[in-house]
Amino acid sequence: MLEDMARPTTATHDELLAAAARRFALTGYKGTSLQDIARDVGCSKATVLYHFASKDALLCELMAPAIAMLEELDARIAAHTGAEAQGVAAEGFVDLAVRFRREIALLRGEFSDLLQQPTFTHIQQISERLVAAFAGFSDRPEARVAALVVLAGIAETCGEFLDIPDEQLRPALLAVAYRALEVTT
Amino acid sequence: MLEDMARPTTATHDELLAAAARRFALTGYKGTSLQDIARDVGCSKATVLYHFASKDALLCELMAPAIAMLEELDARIAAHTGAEAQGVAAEGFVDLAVRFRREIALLRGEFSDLLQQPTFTHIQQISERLVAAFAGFSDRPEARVAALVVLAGIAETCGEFLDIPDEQLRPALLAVAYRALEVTT
DNA sequence: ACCGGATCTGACCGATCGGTCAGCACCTGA
DNA sequence: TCAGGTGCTGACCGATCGGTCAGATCCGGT
Repeated sequence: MLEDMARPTTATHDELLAAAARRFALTGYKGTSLQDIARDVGCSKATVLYHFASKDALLCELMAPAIAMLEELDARIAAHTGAEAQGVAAEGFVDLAVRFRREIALLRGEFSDLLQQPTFTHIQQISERLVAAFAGFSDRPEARVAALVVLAGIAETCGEFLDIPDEQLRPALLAVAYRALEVTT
Repeated sequence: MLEDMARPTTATHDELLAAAARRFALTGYKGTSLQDIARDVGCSKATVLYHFASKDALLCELMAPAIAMLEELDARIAAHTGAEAQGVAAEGFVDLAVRFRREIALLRGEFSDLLQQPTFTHIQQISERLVAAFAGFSDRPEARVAALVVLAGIAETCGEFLDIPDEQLRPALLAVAYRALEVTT
């Protein structure tokens, strides 16, 4: 409780965060310059680096809520086994994908690159456990392929439907996930 | 027949093409410099630009075969209707994804950016028709969501299984595609 | 012996990248 | 009135980007 509430976080800070989220989602992390973000907000590039220690730090602060939810999902999956864990993973990931559409969209393709960063290394392990849960903890290549298709497909898709309301996107994603993951023996 | 056969295309040219494919797939288009490609082959950056007019031209030559197959698939889909077209699209796209795993993987996230390029604009229309065929030409958002999840999921996944042989990956992808696209009414 | 084309290179270009820094304007409490 | 912190900026830095260019090297034909 010593950091989220009661922090002033000037308006500019939040504006920069929002502008960065928009830009990163549109043109990717590497494809967005600090100049772009500054121009959107109407301040100088130096101001961006006054509010955030570095471009990486800006990304980290942007992803923090999504990562927190991902870690919580990971813990919840670990508390279940078998098909139960599969259901928890599917529902939880769809929730996460819908809620953090923009944040996930900005990982487009740069996912593996950005994970190299020491701050994000443990995310890789979490996503591996997610794939395993989606695959129903099966080693069969068909199950792992299906798991990755659904996982990547949902992550990639939710960013494309920024206009559809959550309560409509969520059941549509869940339906296709359950259909695709239905394991054939 | 005046271009593909009987062209010497020096060994360096092909090496550069192969190295670029590898690099682009690993670190993306924007994330790969001409220096990187030159270093892999063991020549100078100037040599890369001797064999290819520009970095864009290198990408175009790299994608040409995949684009040709995509255009042929588009024509084949147009020759069918309804569920028949859906099957043709699924089988055709899986074939394309498996065959051109590396080329598709390099589009990771930069897909929308690279499509801005005038050379690739018509690809956008083709992919829209592909989504429509996958959705069984339905306007229902559930169908369109499912279509995009499968399309994006396959495209994203095939690049992750560079080690699995085609004859094993193909049926696995097809199975999950048919399962996911099974339209409920 | 000479030439012309193909292949390749180092040096260089302007632009842009992420990041630093000294200092300016403003507000507030003493 | 003034000291000090906050928010912000223009000027600048080294590195790297894609791309250009003059020239070195090699090689087959005449």
